[in-house]
Amino acid sequence: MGSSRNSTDQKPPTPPAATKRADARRSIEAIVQAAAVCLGRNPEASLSEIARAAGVGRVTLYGHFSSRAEVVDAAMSRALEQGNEALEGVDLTGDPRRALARYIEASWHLVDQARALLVAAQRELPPGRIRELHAGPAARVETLVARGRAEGVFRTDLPISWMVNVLHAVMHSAAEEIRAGRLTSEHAAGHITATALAAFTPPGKPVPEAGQDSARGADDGAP
Amino acid sequence: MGSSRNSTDQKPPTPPAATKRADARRSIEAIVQAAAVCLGRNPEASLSEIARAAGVGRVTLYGHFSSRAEVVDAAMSRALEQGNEALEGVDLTGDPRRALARYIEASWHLVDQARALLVAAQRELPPGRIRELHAGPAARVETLVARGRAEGVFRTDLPISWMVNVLHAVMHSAAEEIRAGRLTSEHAAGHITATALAAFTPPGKPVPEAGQDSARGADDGAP
DNA sequence: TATAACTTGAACATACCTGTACGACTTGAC
DNA sequence: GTCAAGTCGTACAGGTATGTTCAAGTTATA
Repeated sequence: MGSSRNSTDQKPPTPPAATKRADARRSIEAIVQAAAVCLGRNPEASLSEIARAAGVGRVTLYGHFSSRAEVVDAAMSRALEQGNEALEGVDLTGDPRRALARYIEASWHLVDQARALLVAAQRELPPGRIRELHAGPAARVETLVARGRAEGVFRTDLPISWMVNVLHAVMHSAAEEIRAGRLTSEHAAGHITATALAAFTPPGKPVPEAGQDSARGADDGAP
Repeated sequence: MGSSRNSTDQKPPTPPAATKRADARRSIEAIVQAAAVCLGRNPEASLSEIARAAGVGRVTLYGHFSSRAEVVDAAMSRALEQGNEALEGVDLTGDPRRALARYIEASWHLVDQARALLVAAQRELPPGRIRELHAGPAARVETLVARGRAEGVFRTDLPISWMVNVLHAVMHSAAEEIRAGRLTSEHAAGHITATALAAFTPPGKPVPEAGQDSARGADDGAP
């Protein structure tokens, strides 16, 4: 708990015990982490399974979370939060195509895990809550796509929401291919980038060649 | 039953009663159809739910299908069969880009429903059975993509399996957008086609303009 | 160290889904 | 019209998941 609504820290639904014991905090952490892993693998993992994976008793879990929905919410919030944190370090300025490549490189496997969790969330959480959690990460990509359109390097004949969705779909597709053994992790980012850049290219303009990434870049290595 | 292995019609797993009564056949038909709808909406729909949607009693369902897996198999087989049937009428000759557009136009919503069913099937059916059912439809697209590559209009720097998967992912994405209310059915095929054609364009070559479909085609309308 | 917070396994109540069995009723086919 | 085939509702058994309660044991913190 307290992972999402920690703005005022004034109305905890649990008894007035403001600060939990170190022991309890450790258990909660283990539970949330185990939930992310288990639900990522199987959206309908039971609470017993999650508790066992966390190394705590089932009763302990119920001592901290009053329902399954609360566990799912905590796991989802945490995953999104961590993902957002990691993504904030990515430089999205400069050529939108390069920026998109960097974004994909940094996020494709995060997006996959978040998506697996999302399947569980969609069955347990109210739709409003899901949109609320998803709003942050989505906004950054939307902004990037919009900038690419304004600069004329991304197509404008399709809605932004569609393009963002295509990007996510392609990322998800890569994760599926990996699970099926038809793709290796090293090639994933390259394939996703090549596909997305082509899909985003305005009609009539040439598809960009597979860039050598930042092999001889100016802002990456030492002088 | 008998919806999939109707080649020799010689070894029905059910008792020697070769022909069922009209009444029974009607029930079976209703159940399979209801199963396709319910499982398409929710992969873990219960048999009670399916029976209710079919307008029959739960016991009747068990009279025709001995297990849940059998119901899923029948629904999946039927959907694939119908889809394959519809797809066989599509002309995949000529310019691969035009052929792909025709294929998308005819199949995008079928692919979505089949995919929703597939989620249910993956939890209930042995993997071999799934590949067996999926082999037919997948082959046609693969062939088309391969031909496009050989003719130089589709890219060859990505694996065929990847490209086919991207196409399916984009189709699925469209279905999701429609469910979310961000896209209307009329625009779906156009968006999918525009996205896929761009994604398949070889690097360095220009992305095809959004063709006016077969507005002034040579092989479609009357002279 | 003393106390309250925390953890634990076992047990309980509830609910749902699966699959099966029974007796009574309706309907199709001959 | 007859009779088997099909259907129906109810009820049972076995399984699993969700929450809750309880009486004990353990551990952090003051």
